[in-house]
Amino acid sequence: MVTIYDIAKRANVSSMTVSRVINNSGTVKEETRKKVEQIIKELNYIPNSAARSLNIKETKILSLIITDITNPFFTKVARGAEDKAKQMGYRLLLSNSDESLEKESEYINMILSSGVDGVLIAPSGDQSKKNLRTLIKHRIPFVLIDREVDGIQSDVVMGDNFDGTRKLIEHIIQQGHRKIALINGPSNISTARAREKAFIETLQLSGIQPEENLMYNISFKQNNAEKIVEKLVSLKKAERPTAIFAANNFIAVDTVKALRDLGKSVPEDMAIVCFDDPEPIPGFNPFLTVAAQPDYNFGYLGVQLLIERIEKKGPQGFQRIVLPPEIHISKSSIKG
Amino acid sequence: MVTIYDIAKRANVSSMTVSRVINNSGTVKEETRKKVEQIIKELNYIPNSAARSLNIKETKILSLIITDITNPFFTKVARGAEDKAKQMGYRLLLSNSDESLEKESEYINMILSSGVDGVLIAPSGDQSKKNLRTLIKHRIPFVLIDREVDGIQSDVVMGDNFDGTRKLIEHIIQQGHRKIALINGPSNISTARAREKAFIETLQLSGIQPEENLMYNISFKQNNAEKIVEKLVSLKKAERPTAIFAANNFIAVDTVKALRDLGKSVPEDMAIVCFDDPEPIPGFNPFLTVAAQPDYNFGYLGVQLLIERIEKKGPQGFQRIVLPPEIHISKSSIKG
DNA sequence: TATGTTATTGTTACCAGTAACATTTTGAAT
DNA sequence: ATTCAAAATGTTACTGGTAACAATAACATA
Repeated sequence: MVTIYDIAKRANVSSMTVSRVINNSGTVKEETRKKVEQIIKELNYIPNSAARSLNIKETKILSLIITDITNPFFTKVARGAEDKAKQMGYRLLLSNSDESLEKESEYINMILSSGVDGVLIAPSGDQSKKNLRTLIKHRIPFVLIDREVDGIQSDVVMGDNFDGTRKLIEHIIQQGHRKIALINGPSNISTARAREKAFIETLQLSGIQPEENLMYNISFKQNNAEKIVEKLVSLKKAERPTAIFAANNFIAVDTVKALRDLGKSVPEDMAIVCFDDPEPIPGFNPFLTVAAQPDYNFGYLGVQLLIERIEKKGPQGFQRIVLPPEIHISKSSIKG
Repeated sequence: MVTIYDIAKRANVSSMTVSRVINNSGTVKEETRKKVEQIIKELNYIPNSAARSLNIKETKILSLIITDITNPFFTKVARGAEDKAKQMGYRLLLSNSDESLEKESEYINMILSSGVDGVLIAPSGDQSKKNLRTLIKHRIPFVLIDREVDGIQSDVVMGDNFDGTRKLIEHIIQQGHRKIALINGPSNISTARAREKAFIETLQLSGIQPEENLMYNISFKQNNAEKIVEKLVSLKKAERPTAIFAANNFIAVDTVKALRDLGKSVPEDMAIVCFDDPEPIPGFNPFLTVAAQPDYNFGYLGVQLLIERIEKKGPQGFQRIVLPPEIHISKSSIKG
């Protein structure tokens, strides 16, 4: 391996001069700089980042912890994060927590020992407080995306869950629905709580009494909303919902699949609206009425805040960026 | 920052003993091990990976270079890669080349200086040879996924492009189509070449003469197949194709969008089949007839080969894993 | 008790850079 | 020619670990 010393020897200078050339620091005579650069090229010298990191205590690596890179929502978050990171000269380590605190904890441990400069994380839930505390203890800057955590002060980039939900529910009500079910994520996740709150309040504002037996919590993951859908469908006509608000894209997809398996069609037998678009490519074969979030910007702005914090630029206090969703109305909620 | 020396001092041992405890190497008396472990916990000691890497010359970090994490195909490749990497104690750095040689080169440079142990790459095309040569020169192991590169010897995990194409085209012919167009990716990408070859040969086997003016090359990226679709649609009835084979998911989506914009419906006016599913969630709202590849396994097996090579386990020679696609027949190619 | 072997622990040098300070060179001003 | 500040370069010590070898301890055997 070619080192700074090999370069130094050939150029008849000290290693420090080479270091100065590489880092564009200190003062170096134009002539020596040329010579050193020339030799660096000749020998195909590549600086050793481990040695550099050991000295200056920075790796230019960020960690991105999301629940699943397979979810189109997080896919775009990741893309936004990566684009910004690259632009700023950072690299991104990818982690999938699968909504699991245990996996998240494992990644946090890996993060501690791999010495990243900062962490962009969509926490698995309020229990993540423990993991975030660990980051704080080890002085690793982090930015939350999509989800807040009770009792944790930090920068956040998130969506306006209340607004998106309100608009979706208003739309559904406008379509004539009165019995509306909610299949929500776990209530230890801030987005689920906000969506539930908005769901209830919007119904009430329209004079509809929210009903306990039409509100359920399951995982945000791709899994089975089946049982709940079955339960809803098997209710007596008078109690049966005519519309379902699925709290995220995966739940919505599961719900639609389950309804079809039960021989029900969407939106004729049941209207569906949801948060987050399950489609990776907007405008192709649209089906679901969704509150589409500016996912790319979650990642992009998240990394921006993170780097500002790492490099101690930007404001001292924590920033909280709330981005509004866009409502895309489509077949799943419009009859005919 | 707590170091190995802080631990050593408190435990009244040398730093080497601490190092042995941490790495489970050499011999350490049970009693001392206990004591050291205890103190490590007390002081929240985290090994410094930069220092370690500097010594042993490994980072346990792999680089994944794909063209776009937003493409559901690569999304699943990434997920498979990450899962296997985690399982083997490695981390994954994410890079999006956007099918661009320049971006790819930038990433290759970042890779060289960030000292990853290996690279899993879907090359942007045959010109990537230059970048791969750079990796070889610097002795960085790599594995190709999805695409081969002329003149580069390496491990590869790829799909059976010939077989998938043949089945798609046979299906289309069986549906009664005789005039079939191909909107392909760039011919400097191995998958595009293989798909074209299979396209032509399958037609010929069915006694259909492939026509130059029904075969086009564009980018595999999300962009505009519009112009080509317009051209195809505006052909005289006798020369107009009744079906289009789109060489990947993004091209297919663009094609469908363009057709709809032109007031044509799929499959009534034009049947469509393509390689790679554009849907992130199989079975939801299926529309396109596709040759779906085992994308997750591209990543999973790719990382496996890569780690085998890095750790010098497994066979000496290069491995070439070819995975068969699955044909999913759906609305876009079936009338009625 | 002496001796050889194995288990356990320590010492030293080094990995490839950089910070901080020291020294030398340079060129203009006196 | 002398002086001095600024520019250019060098020296040394250190970053936090690990490899290789050295030294000591422990124990059974002769």
